[in-house]
Amino acid sequence: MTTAAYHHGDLRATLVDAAVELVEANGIDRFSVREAARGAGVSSAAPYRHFADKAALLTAAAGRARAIFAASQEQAAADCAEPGDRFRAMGVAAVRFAVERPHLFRLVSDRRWRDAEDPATVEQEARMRQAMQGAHRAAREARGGRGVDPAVAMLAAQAIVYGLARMFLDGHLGDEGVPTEQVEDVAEAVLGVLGAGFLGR
Amino acid sequence: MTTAAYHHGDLRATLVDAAVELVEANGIDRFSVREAARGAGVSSAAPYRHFADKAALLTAAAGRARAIFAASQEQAAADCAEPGDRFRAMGVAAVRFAVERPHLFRLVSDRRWRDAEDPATVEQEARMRQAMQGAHRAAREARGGRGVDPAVAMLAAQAIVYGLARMFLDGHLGDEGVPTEQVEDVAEAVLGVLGAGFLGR
DNA sequence: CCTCGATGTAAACGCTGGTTACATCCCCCG
DNA sequence: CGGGGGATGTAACCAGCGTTTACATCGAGG
Repeated sequence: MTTAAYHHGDLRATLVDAAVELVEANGIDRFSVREAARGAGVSSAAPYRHFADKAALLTAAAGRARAIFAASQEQAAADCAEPGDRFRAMGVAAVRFAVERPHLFRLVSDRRWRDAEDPATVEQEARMRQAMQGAHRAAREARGGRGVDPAVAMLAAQAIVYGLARMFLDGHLGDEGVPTEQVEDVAEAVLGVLGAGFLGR
Repeated sequence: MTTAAYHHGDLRATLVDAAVELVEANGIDRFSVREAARGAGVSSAAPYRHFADKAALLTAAAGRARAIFAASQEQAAADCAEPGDRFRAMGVAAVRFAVERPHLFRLVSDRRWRDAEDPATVEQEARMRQAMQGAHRAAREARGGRGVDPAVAMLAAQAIVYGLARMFLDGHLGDEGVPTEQVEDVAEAVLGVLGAGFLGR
């Protein structure tokens, strides 16, 4: 069970780091176990002592990536003094994360690389869900609450954030994409509409 | 230049059909030129008489898939008598398309396989954009119009539809996904919120 | 009818990548 | 200090794919 250091010094973690880096650099489809091994300074077969197969390694990498994403979300929430604006701030941060680290965002938001068995995974997901729900409720209350059904409003809010992020990623915003400087403005505007529409009336 | 029938009888079109089927069945990443050739009942090298490389074939397949998607959108609009409800109907139809034919939807919405040089492509895109804008404007007017900036509202509307579709695809809606019967209800509810929030006040 | 180009075939090349069998190394325990 | 055993290295296998080349075939048009 031990992740201890023998010859290499926690190769498992090193591999996961390398995998995250490689995915961020080249995208998931170009990711290969061999290159991760190379990145960790180790032979092509070594990873198979720590991961059953490529999918397992990618799953672990996705876990690490999700932790990074969650940290950026928490940072965004913490940076926002006004609880009523936290939800929007988190949404903007998510969109910015997607634009700045597109491959990583894809890895994070792909259920293919999710291990539902891992308790750490479910616990972290629960924490993020609670944070989002809390921020959403606060935003609602700050605006006098009571518009549509909260569950539906929550879903709609998630959809608009995720949709905006993916529209940037998938190049649906103009032929040449949107310049990075404008990303935040666009996100602010759209999520502003969200506030006006969803969080009360 | 002729796409006429020699030995086979318009192999080009047959290959495109096979490619669309294969992508729908197996996903883009598992798609191979060889298998498409097999599906068309032809040798592995034959496709290269009609397409420069794999990307060209996939691009053509994406074009065909987009035509299918556009047809389903137009159908949804046509089936909706009330112009003010057309936008929502198109959104629901898009989400349903994504859920029912996920791989095809991914192909459709991936800019990687878009040929900006092809005039048919740009023309079709223009037509779809106009249809969406028209439906959106109608919905606005039906609700007394004049809420937020129309451009931003339009973007938000697109984002929520696309986001909802991708949330289904990427498995963000419950551990086991949402049963197909409920997809339409969820979409209706969320897009209903959209109407309440975005299309006037 | 016969040629010529368009179309399709067979075979091969080079490559990538996952995976396994076996040898080797080095820490830790006795 | 000397094994034992787990961690890693080495080498190879195997499968599939994209693509190219040389050759066969078919059908239109002179």
